[in-house]
Amino acid sequence: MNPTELEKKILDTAERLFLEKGFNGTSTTDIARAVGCNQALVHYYYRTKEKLFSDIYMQKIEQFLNYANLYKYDGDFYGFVNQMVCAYFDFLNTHRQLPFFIINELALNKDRRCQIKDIVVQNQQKQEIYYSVDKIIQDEIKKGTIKPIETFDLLINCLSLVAMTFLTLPMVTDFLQKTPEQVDQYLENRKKEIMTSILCRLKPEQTI
Amino acid sequence: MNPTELEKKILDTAERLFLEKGFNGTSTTDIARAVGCNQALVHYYYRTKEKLFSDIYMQKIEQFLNYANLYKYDGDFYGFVNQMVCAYFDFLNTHRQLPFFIINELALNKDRRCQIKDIVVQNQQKQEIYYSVDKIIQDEIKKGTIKPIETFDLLINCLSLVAMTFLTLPMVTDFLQKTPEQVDQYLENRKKEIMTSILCRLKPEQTI
DNA sequence: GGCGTATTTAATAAGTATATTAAACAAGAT
DNA sequence: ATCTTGTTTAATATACTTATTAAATACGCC
Repeated sequence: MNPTELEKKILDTAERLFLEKGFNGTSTTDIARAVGCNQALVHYYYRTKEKLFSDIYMQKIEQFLNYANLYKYDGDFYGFVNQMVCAYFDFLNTHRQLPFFIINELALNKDRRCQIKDIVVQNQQKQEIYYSVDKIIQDEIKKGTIKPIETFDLLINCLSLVAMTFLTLPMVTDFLQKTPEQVDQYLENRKKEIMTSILCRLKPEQTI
Repeated sequence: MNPTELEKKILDTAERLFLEKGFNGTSTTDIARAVGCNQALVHYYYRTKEKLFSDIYMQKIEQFLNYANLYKYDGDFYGFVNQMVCAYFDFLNTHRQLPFFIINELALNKDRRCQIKDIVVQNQQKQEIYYSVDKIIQDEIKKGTIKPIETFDLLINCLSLVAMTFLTLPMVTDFLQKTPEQVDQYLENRKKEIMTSILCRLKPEQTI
């Protein structure tokens, strides 16, 4: 095997196993076995399991956050929301284990919460995005094009509906014994329903 | 200590630790230490860690499912939905770790999914509840009192919004450094917002 | 070919986890 | 007082975990 090729393979395999089984559920021996190399090699390249996991976790958090990029706002608020939510849904659809992976570790590990806090809260760029979205929303509310809502609530609503779709997907798949095609169909339906729900929440009532 | 009192104390302590740290994150030694007894005693009463966990997990699943009891339907559909969702929210508010506990284990452990499947899917009583709710909803849709929606989608929407509130609560608390009072306030707000969202999804548009 | 460096492995230390066993202990019955 | 039964502990077997170390291997370079 090409030198340093194993280093990459260890990282990829670790990522796959950690996503599947979490930190506690995956041993460096498991990783080595899956790679087909000696267990010491995992430590040679990454020194500790914690460091290996941490590298992967941070990268996944970044990936998760960075996807929340601001799309161009051309004045069509409903198109804007639709675009953002669909993009996020499609992104998570290609990374189905991501919501669980992130929540799992944050819920189980208080240290990790502290570690992540600064990245999330004190991220200048994210704050700016939040404030621009906030401004857009509050403007639309003033204009009367959408019903009053807190920006934070809207974001949490969207996150809840989208993320929970993928958090519960293993149950939906296994319990209802869906084929891969049926799963895709189910996800398409959910995406539509989520958009409907969010838009209903925003659309002002027609005055008679 | 009163004989057999320890048996109960082990169960309670195990429940607390499993809820906090999950199956993998809790050892029988941890449990014994927290109880203040010998580690062998845990095995004396429950034989294996798996059996101990399984007993607790099943009981929690039951608790989670059983709370979905049918409230009397007196024809006021919005009151009906409001009552159901609020009851569930309040229930989870007194069992904040429950959603994570359940999802965590179902996501990590395929065996557990199989184990649970029959309880959830082939539960006669739950099926009857599902069908009565389905009937009520489809009737209301025909009457035009609510917008068309799949029963399954409505349930998943409610579950997503309510459960995700508690799945993300540790992050909200830690990241935004909320005091217990502020957390309660936040939860009250979320409950209102969730009700608003769901009712908006259901209310038919006013025709001009 | 031989040297130096990076990669990989075997061996192992040190610790922890689950589970069992046998012995100690407690308390009521005879 | 001893026997019985249930409870609790100490000791331990077995296996597995993380991490380190020293030796083996591979590879480029002189």
